[in-house]
Amino acid sequence: MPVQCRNCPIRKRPLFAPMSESEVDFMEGFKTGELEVDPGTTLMLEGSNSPQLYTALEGMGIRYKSFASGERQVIGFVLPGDFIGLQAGVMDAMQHSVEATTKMRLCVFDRKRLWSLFQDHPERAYDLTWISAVEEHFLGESLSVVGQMSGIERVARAIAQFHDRGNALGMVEGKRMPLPFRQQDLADALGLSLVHTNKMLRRLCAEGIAEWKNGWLKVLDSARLCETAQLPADREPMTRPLI
Amino acid sequence: MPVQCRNCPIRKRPLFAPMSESEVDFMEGFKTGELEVDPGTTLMLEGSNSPQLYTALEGMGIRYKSFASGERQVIGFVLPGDFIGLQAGVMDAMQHSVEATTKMRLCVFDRKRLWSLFQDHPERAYDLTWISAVEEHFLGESLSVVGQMSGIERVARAIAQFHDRGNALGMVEGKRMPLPFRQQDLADALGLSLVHTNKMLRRLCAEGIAEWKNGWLKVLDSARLCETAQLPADREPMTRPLI
DNA sequence: CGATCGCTTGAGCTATCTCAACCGGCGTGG
DNA sequence: CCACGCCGGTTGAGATAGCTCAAGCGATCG
Repeated sequence: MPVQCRNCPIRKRPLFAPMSESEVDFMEGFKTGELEVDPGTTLMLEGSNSPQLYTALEGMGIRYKSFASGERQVIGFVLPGDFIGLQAGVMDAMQHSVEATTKMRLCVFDRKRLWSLFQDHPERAYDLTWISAVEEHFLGESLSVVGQMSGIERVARAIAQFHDRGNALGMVEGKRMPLPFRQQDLADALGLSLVHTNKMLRRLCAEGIAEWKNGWLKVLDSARLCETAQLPADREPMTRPLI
Repeated sequence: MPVQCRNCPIRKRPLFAPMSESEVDFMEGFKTGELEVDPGTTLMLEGSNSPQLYTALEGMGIRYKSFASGERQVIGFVLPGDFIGLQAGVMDAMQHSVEATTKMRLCVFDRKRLWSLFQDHPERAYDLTWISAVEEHFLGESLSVVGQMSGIERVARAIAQFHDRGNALGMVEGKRMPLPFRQQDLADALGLSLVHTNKMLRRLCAEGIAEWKNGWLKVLDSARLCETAQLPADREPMTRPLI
């Protein structure tokens, strides 16, 4: 049941968990439709604006920024439940691109309704701010990882986080979860070269900590993974608001 | 004069610029007081909550995350006009610490009033979300810099950005602006060692691009600085909403 | 069957790190 | 008023994590 903050109707529950009934109901009111896209589709383009905002219902994707040099920085991975396009909604333009890695099913909102949401549903507006603050938090985490940790630590951390999110989403069965990205995507997220990322992955595999192949991730030794990732084994899952 | 988005009352003007009259007036309504702190004061502590939120009026500070290993990642620099504590206000706890580098004057808000703001001032609530989205944008930028750029590029980029913000705040006089941080702070922000950061700074100085000493930054060759920082020389300043 | 894609592995190179020493300025205490 | 310690900055030297280049492999697809 929801926890209430004294003055703020913050309802908390596990982050990235599948949506509840009431959540779905609410969304139905704002959604303008559903969309299914093929792998490789660009959902949002850096620098452009989008008349639509999305919530991922199924499938996975990537958020990234492109450089003039042709490099790219992956700034996050999109999993079911994630909101896409808040920046487009509230700022002039997206600051990063979003691309579908797998086939995705999306809940579509109309950007124009965002303002009415702020006017008529302050709790939901609050939630949006919450989402944005959470994004900010995760970006801060990523920055810290990329700025301070060694290659093996970065890779282990990423694996551990994927596993956490997979767990929260009920995607893990028998220690296995789908992870349909390329090593290049992970490398671009961690600020490492593809070659080095590969070597670190092989190392985790050789040490019996985790395997990732054919789009499936299997965590074999959670304790040593946490250790390598510099994460406490008893960390509690993040929470996110209903939206 | 304010630009209006069709459905959203977004008012735009240079980011980081000093506050306008109306802005100050509005803030007066919500502020519960002012605070002046000495250098070294911790304004927000990672993991804790704060009953107060701030807007920096004068002085500068640092946002950072600490590691178990004793390392830290500086995730941003606080300059006048910056909002401090949105995460504390909207999430359970701050995700990073904030420390005053110089003496600072702060505008103090009561966290409890945040919710009434969402209820009664949807435009301001919108602005808060805007601020959060902008933070997110800058963090994404930082992540890209730390993840993809070389040492000299990172340092040049940081200098260029300080200079941009200084310009917007009217702090630059005769190409000089105050920059009261230590090289260690910059190093921790860029994910470089102190020694290497120093060497890159010396290089920029030796090449007549920029000097930074005794707390003052002087940009001598803006064009070459932009080039080194991989920034377009004609970039336009960010905008931020009134709050 | 050839081409492409993602993954894997080896070898050599270098940007960056660590260690260590030194310097000047400043505040403090004798 | 001097001596000392501390802090921030500077510089050199050697070590290494991670990069680039390059080649090869299996799977998939047309």
